[in-house]
Amino acid sequence: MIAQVVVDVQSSWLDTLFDYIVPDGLDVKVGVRVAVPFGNRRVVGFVLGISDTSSCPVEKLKCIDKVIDSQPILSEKMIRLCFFMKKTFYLRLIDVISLILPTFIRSGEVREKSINMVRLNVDTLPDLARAKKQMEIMQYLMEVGEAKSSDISSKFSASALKALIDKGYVTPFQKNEYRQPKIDFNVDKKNIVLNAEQQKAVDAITHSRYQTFLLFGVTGSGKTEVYISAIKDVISKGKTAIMLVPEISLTPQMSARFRNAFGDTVAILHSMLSRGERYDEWNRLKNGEARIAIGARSAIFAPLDNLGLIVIDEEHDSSYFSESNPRFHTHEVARYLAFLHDCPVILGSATPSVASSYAVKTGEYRQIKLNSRFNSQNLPKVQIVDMLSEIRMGNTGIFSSKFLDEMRSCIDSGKQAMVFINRRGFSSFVMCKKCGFVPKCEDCDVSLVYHKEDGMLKCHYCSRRYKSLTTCPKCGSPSIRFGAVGTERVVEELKSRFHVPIFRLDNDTTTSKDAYVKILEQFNHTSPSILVGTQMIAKGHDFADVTFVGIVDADVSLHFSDYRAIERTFQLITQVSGRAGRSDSEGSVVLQTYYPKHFAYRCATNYDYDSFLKRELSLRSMTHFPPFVEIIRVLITSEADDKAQASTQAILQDIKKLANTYSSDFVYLAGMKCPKKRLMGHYRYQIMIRINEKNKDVIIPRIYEICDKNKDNKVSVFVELDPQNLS
DNA sequence: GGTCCGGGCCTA
DNA sequence: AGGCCCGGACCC
Repeated sequence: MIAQVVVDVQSSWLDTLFDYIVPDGLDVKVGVRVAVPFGNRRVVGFVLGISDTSSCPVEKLKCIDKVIDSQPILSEKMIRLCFFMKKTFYLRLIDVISLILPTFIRSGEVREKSINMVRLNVDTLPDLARAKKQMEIMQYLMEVGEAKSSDISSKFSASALKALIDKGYVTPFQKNEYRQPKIDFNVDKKNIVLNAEQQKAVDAITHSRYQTFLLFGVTGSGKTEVYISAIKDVISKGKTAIMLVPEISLTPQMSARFRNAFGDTVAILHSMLSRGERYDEWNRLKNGEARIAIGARSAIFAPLDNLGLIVIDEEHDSSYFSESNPRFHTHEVARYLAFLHDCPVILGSATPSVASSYAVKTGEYRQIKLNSRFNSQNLPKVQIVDMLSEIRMGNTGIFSSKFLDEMRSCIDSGKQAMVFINRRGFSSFVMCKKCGFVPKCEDCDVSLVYHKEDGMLKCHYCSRRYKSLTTCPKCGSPSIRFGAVGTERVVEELKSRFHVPIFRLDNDTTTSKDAYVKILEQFNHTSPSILVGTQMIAKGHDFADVTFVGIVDADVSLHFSDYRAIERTFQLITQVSGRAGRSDSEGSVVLQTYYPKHFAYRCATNYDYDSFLKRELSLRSMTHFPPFVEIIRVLITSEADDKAQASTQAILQDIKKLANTYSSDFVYLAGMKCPKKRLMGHYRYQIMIRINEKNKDVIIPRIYEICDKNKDNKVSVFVELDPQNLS
């Protein structure tokens, strides 16, 4: 018998199945780990297939040394998913497997936390009349069956227990204890009552087989109740479910809500869990104790059999696109998994991605709309301020007078304000006023961001830090100009004007384990107060006392060199504005921009998704951008500039030939330096391709072949479908 | 990625 | 002849 094995050799470019002979007596199943000789080493491998024959010459075949798992750790469906991801996203099998299996499975670092238990070893109690304590212990064990040794010791007596064990009446044994993540949050346990709309949604979903639903409902329309009811139905049918949320939304509130609804059936997979906790939650899913997995992107790989539903909440969120290392699209993975299990997928959002809404139009997805707002609050009124006219009126500060007025009346009435600026640090760059010198990162070719708080210039790409400048290193001039404002600067300017507590929420203030939740809680308990933050403040938290939301520079995301810039801006502005709508008193939003007439702002401020979609789709269709074409980016990086260039040229030439054969399908093809020419010491080149949807299933595999053919061990080649970040 | 192998070149 | 460094091939 021959086993087909993927060897676990880190970042190896050999991405093939190796055949090994299964010696008699070894119980090798598909999906188990094995130890195999590889070259002159011994490595771990994953058995992905078993067959009778091998295409490899017999004399080369070696034997499997040892079987590591008695039961498969990769199910048949997971293995199919591995091949799907390899094929679809141009990934190596070993990278996909590393993604699916948590690190602790591969490294074997974390063990179960075992506890010492005892139980009776006899059916009838012996008469130990003179040992009263010992009798008590045995009677207790008779009642409860088994107990922790430590409990017995503290309740009765440690020495009596030891005596019983010595006499053989009581047996000690070990049991695994799961570390369940603690959730310190109380939510009222109320039964969910669905309105007609929600009930209709749940019915459609629970009666469906493989199908993707786009659940479109504004904030407060009760999407979560739909998720919970649909999951309840799935669980009652004996199946399992996965629910994905953006990492940032997985707050204690959210977890508590699901724990309340489902108790121990829920496993929560969160990046903030300790290794041990994550290991235990994973195992509870694997052995069937937990049947619902909730977590961020990677929870899609939860080890669940018999899936009945996959939910992707806030489906438009960019965190569902993995941008580095193994790049993949969570939606595609979810849909393939759902296909394998013949179950539905729910994509939920108040501002669906253009791609998903378009898929509804083409009939690929089915849309369900939730129109009514639960507690029918008024949506906050949004005022757009033209910052150019502010300058014309002599206000060169970062806040308009409207902004300050609204903030003042909010603070004076004892309420809370949120201020959104999607840029961290103090200023996006610093520049010498005299000679124009702008300090850049030595590794990354990007200007450094000034962080006043710790007096540093930081590279936001590689996190390298430089000492802040007092004089220009080029001309010695002491006068320095600041670039676009970031969170630090906004906090500083607000402090001089409003004497209330101000909290800052961005990457720099949330580095520690639970700083994020802590800051939000502090803010929640302080009125009046101000919360300044990046897009971190945009998601899902309901603060009843927030009556004012200020958007300092709405245009930040509009300037990203990405065709989704407008879409992202629309989504962000809609989300951020919504934060002012949770209070009983009327909320107000001030949006500062240099493009007051931009349709993204007009549609966002009128909560008019349909108009936005219409405008954006016609724009994309005219300019040949997704969803009307497929963008493919080949990224070529190397520490050696000449090698990177040579590979880029070789690949480009081959793709040009391909483009000749499929000339009507290629809309765009060009090779160039990346906007960030060097990152972390690697020179970067890219080939940008846009092709029609029609023949993409033929062309994309050909592009993968071309990249394979031109591989060089000093050069890394990545292919990204619909790249999110073109840096 | 690790390891082995062989070629090129230096040194005595 | 022996040693040592480097680049390339190979890994069931």
